[in-house]
Amino acid sequence: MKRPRGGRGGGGEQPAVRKGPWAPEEDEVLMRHVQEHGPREWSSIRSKGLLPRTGKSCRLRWVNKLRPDLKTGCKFSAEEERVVIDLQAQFGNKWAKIATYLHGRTDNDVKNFWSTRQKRLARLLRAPMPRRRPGGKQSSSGASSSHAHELPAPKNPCLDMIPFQEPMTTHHVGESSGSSSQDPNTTNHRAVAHFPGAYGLPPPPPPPTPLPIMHAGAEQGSSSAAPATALLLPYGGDAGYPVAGGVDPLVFVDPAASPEPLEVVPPGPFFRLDDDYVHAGRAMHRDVCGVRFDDLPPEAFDFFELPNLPAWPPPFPPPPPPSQHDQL
DNA sequence: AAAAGATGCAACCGCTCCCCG
DNA sequence: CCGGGGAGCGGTTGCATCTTT
Repeated sequence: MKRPRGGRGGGGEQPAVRKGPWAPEEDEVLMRHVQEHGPREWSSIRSKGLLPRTGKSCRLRWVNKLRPDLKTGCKFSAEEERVVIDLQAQFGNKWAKIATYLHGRTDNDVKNFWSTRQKRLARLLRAPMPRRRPGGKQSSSGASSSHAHELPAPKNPCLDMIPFQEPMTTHHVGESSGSSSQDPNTTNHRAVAHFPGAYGLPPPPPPPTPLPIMHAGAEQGSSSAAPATALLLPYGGDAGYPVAGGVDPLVFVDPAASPEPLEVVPPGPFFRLDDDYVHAGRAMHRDVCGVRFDDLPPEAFDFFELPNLPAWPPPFPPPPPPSQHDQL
């Protein structure tokens, strides 16, 4: 796989401590230690001379790579993405806390996912018209601010009608999609208003005070971002639509043309990664108008992010207790 | 086919928290 | 109550791989 890195590993002033990529033999030693002592006493690994690694490094390796219940090599599913987005809005950058809600994901995974998403967002906010080349992945040049205005006319009306047409608003299913003055209470709590269903919980009480409407750009502090429109309708929950497996598919509506849903993407299994679904979904949305969560312009998600709500306790239940694996 | 740019991810660092003596 | 050590967390870095031109 990856070669050992020269720049950072190899140690320096403390040659006794090894840094950088882990060798399979080191993993074996670490695994053995965990089997015997459990996932603790990390510092004793070095003090006993088992490995020339710091306790922190050992713990990190175990948590991020060696834990038996990890989903390794799998991208975040659409539902996992939503969980992260919802919980980030609620908890902030408490990655470890968020990760406890996602089985098989580590705080590092969540952190990396979010960081990637933020970078994408930052790029897209500088580039007013995200474009997707037919048959290709999201064009990296499409995100280039220096070329954004030179891009050709949209070829896919479904995708290109979504952003940057009107001032940003969000709508719920069950709300009037033609109304431009929506209730911020419900608008800003789309995520939590729907998500708890995945846990079988009643929706949280409404927040005590009206909340401001979220605008793209606020997150990045970018005042130069072009006005954007993306009406994301959670397709389920409030309106009584079926929400299979705790997932409400996304529906995109052209606010100017029709309140009718343009496309409904079937949800994936909750917390179950299915590469076939992922790839099929990707292939689909390039040829048709289907849109998968992963491929949405990130600013679309940001409409749903919550402002600080000090007086409103988190509606999420505490995560399930650590599994046997975690205790070992 | 090659170069350039974008993306994903593993791992380190510094700080904070918590427990124990 | 206080200090020290270990553990945990969030931020950041840098390389490998992938995608686009």
